[in-house]
Amino acid sequence: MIICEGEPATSIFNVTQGVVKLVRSSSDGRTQIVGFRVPGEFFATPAFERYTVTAVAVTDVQLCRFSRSRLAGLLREYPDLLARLFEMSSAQLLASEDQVFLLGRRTAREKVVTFLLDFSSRTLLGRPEPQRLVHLPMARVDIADFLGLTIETVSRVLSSLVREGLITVGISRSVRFVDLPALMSIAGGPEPVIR
Amino acid sequence: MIICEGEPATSIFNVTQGVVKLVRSSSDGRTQIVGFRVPGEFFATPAFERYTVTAVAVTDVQLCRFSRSRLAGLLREYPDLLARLFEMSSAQLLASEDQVFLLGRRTAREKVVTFLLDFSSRTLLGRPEPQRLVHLPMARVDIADFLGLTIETVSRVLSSLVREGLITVGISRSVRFVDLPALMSIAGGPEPVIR
DNA sequence: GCAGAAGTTTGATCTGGATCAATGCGTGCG
DNA sequence: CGCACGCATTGATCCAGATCAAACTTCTGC
Repeated sequence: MIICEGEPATSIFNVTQGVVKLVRSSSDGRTQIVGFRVPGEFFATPAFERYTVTAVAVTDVQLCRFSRSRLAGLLREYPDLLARLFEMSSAQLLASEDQVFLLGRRTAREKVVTFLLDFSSRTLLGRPEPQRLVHLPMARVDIADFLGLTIETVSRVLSSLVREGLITVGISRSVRFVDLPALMSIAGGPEPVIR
Repeated sequence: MIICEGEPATSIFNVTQGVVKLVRSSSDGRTQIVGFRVPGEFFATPAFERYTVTAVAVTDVQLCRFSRSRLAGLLREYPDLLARLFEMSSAQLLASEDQVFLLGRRTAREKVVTFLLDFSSRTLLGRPEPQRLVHLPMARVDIADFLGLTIETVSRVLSSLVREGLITVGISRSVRFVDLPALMSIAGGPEPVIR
């Protein structure tokens, strides 16, 4: 655990290696992952006095930590930095709104496929063309907690995708996209009805 | 309709009167409301080239519109304005993450009660103490689209809350909170189990 | 290499909320 | 006034995904 929801916010973090999950949980134990952060992304926005999420390392991670006082100094020194922060935070808002749509209006199958494609494109920034092999560093329970599903449902969806020949799953949580167009069509939602 | 998702983003808006809903929809007609904006709140973040949501007036509205070029000028003139924008956008990210938790991990009843309490406290900024009467300007279908439910489920939950004496619903979409502690306990989630 | 634990898959059954189908009920309009 | 149209409620039934319950597989430490 890197930071904990509700604690006084003293730092902001940039991920340089590994993957971090951002978690909300309620007192009765239900947990929801509100986002993953991969290298190049930051978390723990400096806009609030206290952390609004709990951050937990999914893999071994390397983080770049700025104390808020140091950040304040940097912001005075480099005014453009704030614009950059604003931009990144807006991108996070956009991603969060995508997740709202995903959670509110899509089926389990659509959720899982969308997650696979999104995560693969996010972690392979160096390589431009759609990658066919993605490594999922997180456990099924994390995927389930991100998608608002149970681990059983995630597992069943993945099995059915394998059965239908759309993906193959290898050892150590790797997934290969076999029929990328079909997957993208699932992620994009059912074909629009003519109207 | 005020702005439309995908169109070139030329302005940002501040609500001064009325309520605006921010909508995402897919080609097959499923729609999800990602937020409501009440007086004092802004929408259409200037961080992207194109609008990322569709904004629709829920009631008659009065808006303050800034063209992006004018905003750029203002930002040069008043550097603190960017900090203010960043702060508001961070607050919207926080709200969006709350909605993610709500959609992913809460029951229909919890969703509806949370919505009622949240909306009432947002629209009554002038009055500090918890208000007992809230006016919901939006139709059932908007509440359903915000909470990831159907109108029937929203209606049934409201009816059951009335039957149990927790609220009363008046004419023209007004709701009175009869048993506020009970409602807050539902919104806060089931009592934590001892562990 | 083996034992145990942790994580994953698969199966059977249940259920919360969706869907389908009327029925009510204000509100504006001819 | 009445009637029609858009919303809202209520009822009956269905089903996607949850829950409960085993296996099974993969890692880990010794």
